[in-house]
Amino acid sequence: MKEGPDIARVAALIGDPARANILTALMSGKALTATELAQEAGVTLQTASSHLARLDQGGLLRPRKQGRHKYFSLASDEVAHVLEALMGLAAGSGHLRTRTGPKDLALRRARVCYNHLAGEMGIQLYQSLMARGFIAQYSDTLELQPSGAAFVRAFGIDIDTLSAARAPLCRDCLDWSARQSHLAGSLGRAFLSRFEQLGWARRDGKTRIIRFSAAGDQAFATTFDVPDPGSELPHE
Amino acid sequence: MKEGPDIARVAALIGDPARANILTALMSGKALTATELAQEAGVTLQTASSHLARLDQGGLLRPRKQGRHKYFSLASDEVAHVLEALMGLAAGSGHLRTRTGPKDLALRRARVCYNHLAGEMGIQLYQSLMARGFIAQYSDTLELQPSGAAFVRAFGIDIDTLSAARAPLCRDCLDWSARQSHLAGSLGRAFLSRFEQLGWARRDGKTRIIRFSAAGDQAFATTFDVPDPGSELPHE
DNA sequence: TTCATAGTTCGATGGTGGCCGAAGCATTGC
DNA sequence: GCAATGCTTCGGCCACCATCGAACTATGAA
Repeated sequence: MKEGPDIARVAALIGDPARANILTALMSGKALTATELAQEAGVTLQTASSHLARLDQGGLLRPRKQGRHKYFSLASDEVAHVLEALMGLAAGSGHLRTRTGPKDLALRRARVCYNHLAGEMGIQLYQSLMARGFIAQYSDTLELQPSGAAFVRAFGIDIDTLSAARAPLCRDCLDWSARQSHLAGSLGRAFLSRFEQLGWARRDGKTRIIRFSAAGDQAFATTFDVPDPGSELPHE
Repeated sequence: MKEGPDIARVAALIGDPARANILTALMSGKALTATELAQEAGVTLQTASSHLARLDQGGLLRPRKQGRHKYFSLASDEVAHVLEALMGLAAGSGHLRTRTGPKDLALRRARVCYNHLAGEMGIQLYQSLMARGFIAQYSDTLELQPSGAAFVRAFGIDIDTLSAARAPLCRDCLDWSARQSHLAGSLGRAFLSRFEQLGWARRDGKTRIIRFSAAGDQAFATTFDVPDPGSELPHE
């Protein structure tokens, strides 16, 4: 009679227009805030908050609190797979609404975010450290590996002083232009000040733009090279 | 805001418990009458009739009138695929409706999924064909290779009749219990009926369980051997 | 500190839809 | 013709839930 998992529960979650809009918007793979998702769904923030709580409880979303923002993304590839299959059934082509972030190109490239480097270059820094195994993610926290500590020391950052501080050494911070993770925490701050110290970059006085010199840009590119992730097998 | 594939409409159709029960019952591949489905869903005939009309209008069912009976079956493999995917999600979020029992074990071992073989044995069939190069995945579609066609013919399946049909020959279907692909499509159906024809297996009348005889199980194991499971990367 | 913004919670309202009893067709059998 | 069976439609009842205004909390900025 009643065999297998409760598909009605999950389907009912997706079955509301507002929630379906939210999930569809998240199919882009980018993390979006509650306010943005409310706009996407065409409902007020209160209503969206309720929907987001339900979707979260249903295991379809993965929320990340960041300051006073709360970013949501799909919980897994499996969720995206179900949504795509449903779109196929609905016999239409998924039309994705893309929302552009900051207009300023320089802001997208490199800017300061709570005293650490954000933007494309921040993401590159993060991904470079991650791809080389210098930092690793355990469940919910980011940890600096021994090899990473050596690298950081060699780069001229006094890691021991940082470790003594109360604030977490590593944190990942969601970028608001590209919506990908970059390095935050005291280590992130240390990297930025080291860049300034080395003369690679300087902060713009009035805006949040970080301007790299030509030499600094070059040095950054070689130091934080991101190895080609071509060997990774695309799942599905 | 209402543009694009209306996944909410489809999901809402599946999202009702009674309708979900109806669809789940039809996953067996057998066509069932309105009265039988009403029993299956645990509602009165009037209510079921309303549900069936909505499911039909939503394109999820294919009704066939026969005398004073009305038989329903799933509209397509795609519907079955969506349902299986939803089961995977629901099972993953740890919301199983049934406690694991002996019947559940048999279901995980071998069951029917819209007329093709699912469960561990279905996965084995799929992986065996895949590992030996009989079928291959191109971008989004599954294709039967020439060597595979020869194998299928030797196994006693009339491949040419199948190819003539408009429905896709091969399709992969995500298993909700093991979360791996198994073979669907008309070829998947042909394999299952061939198994029955050979006396290897027979379907349970009331459930979705497929019962293999001892000899059939043996023959299946040797015919669809999966070469060298050792070198495969431990996936998660 | 005070103000502004992001998000949550609460309460009230209204609409949608699931449900079933009863009546209405339709097909088969006598 | 009449009766029986399978299914559909109609009408009303009722529960659920999506929605939003307003109040509240939390974090960041001046």
